[in-house]
Amino acid sequence: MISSFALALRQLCDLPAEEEAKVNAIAFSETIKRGEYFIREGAIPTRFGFVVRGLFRYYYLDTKGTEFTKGFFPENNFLTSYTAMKAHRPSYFAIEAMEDSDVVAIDYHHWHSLYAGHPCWQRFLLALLEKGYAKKESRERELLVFNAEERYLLFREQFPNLEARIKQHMVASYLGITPVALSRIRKTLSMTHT
Amino acid sequence: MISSFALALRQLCDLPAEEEAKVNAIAFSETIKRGEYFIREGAIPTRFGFVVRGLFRYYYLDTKGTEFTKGFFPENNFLTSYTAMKAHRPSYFAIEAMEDSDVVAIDYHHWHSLYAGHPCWQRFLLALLEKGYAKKESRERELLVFNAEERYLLFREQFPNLEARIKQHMVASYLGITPVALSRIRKTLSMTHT
DNA sequence: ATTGCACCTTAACATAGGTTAATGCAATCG
DNA sequence: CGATTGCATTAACCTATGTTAAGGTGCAAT
Repeated sequence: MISSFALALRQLCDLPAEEEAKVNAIAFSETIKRGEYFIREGAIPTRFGFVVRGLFRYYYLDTKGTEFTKGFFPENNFLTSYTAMKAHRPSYFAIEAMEDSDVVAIDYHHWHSLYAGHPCWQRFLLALLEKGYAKKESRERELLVFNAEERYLLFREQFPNLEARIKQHMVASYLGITPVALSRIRKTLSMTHT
Repeated sequence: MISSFALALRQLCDLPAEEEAKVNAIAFSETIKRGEYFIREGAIPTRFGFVVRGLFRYYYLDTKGTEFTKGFFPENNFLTSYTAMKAHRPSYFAIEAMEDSDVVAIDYHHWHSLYAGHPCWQRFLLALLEKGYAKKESRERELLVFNAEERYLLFREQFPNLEARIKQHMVASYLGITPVALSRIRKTLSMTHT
């Protein structure tokens, strides 16, 4: 169970075997049931995680209580409310399990001493942030440039096979539309295409 | 002219005086006239910059040639198509001067040896990326959660006094609407509010 | 099999924002 | 000084998406 985590670490940047051993020593496994949270809205994050099995989403609520889904995180993704964790502030979004999931987690304090102990972890963090930044940049573009139907098609490209695992209203809230609108879009696509 | 740049560096992270001297030695000034580019769409970036005077925007075009403005960058902001520069790839967006502007620029190769020469530059880059990431995150939220009128009000909050310096169609393309729609929004605001 | 529930679809209507084109208005130029 | 140019506004109409509410549909519990 730790191994897919170790692989992901290596893919992001080279780590000395020694440091890899250290991170494995401080990492711990968690099981999170469908509907439960890795981080709740308003909580100060104490750890970050890595999805070994299952599926998560990040979401927040507006003032009227409407849900908005920032993103989906299936297997082999890191989970973190990074800005909040770094600043010791409450997370303004929640990280919710959409399926029964297994996570490898690392406590922030432990991470901190790891980070202070060897420069490779700074490189690691940089690589993670660069990836996250690129992801945000492309999502920003999607929301700015494309209409709902185009965003839906992009969603299906970017998360192949994921649609079957996600409730329709969560896909809709990721696209920034209502479930009704998504249903309509699906219909027009099935009529023109198939 | 270099000094506001040095200040901005220090605000991001602590730098040894030695390293600060080095960066000042490799930095060079550029003047960019209104309507000209710091980076063109499709060009491989060779440098990054810092706005000492003036105003820039990042924008891209969709397939129909419609402009979309990613963001505005007045004085005291860094300018870079970071992902493209790092990967030696063409930038998919352009950085255009909206006023006659002064920029302090640093060549990527010089930056690279600076970066390799002292760990403080990694911290610096990390701080810059973290800031950029937080900015992208909040823009993503704006586009997902708010309607055009709300986004317009947010724009005015986030860039106080900037509206007077920006053509209406550029504000509109930042908000993801047409100039006509922005004109309508302004009208309804002036009727209800004043 | 029957019921209940959660979810999706559909329909009817309302609204925000897009499109096109005409008008206004101020800065510049001859 | 009038003409030209470049924007911003306005109006009329159109389309995409929101809202509300009424069916479907399939699965789970009994």
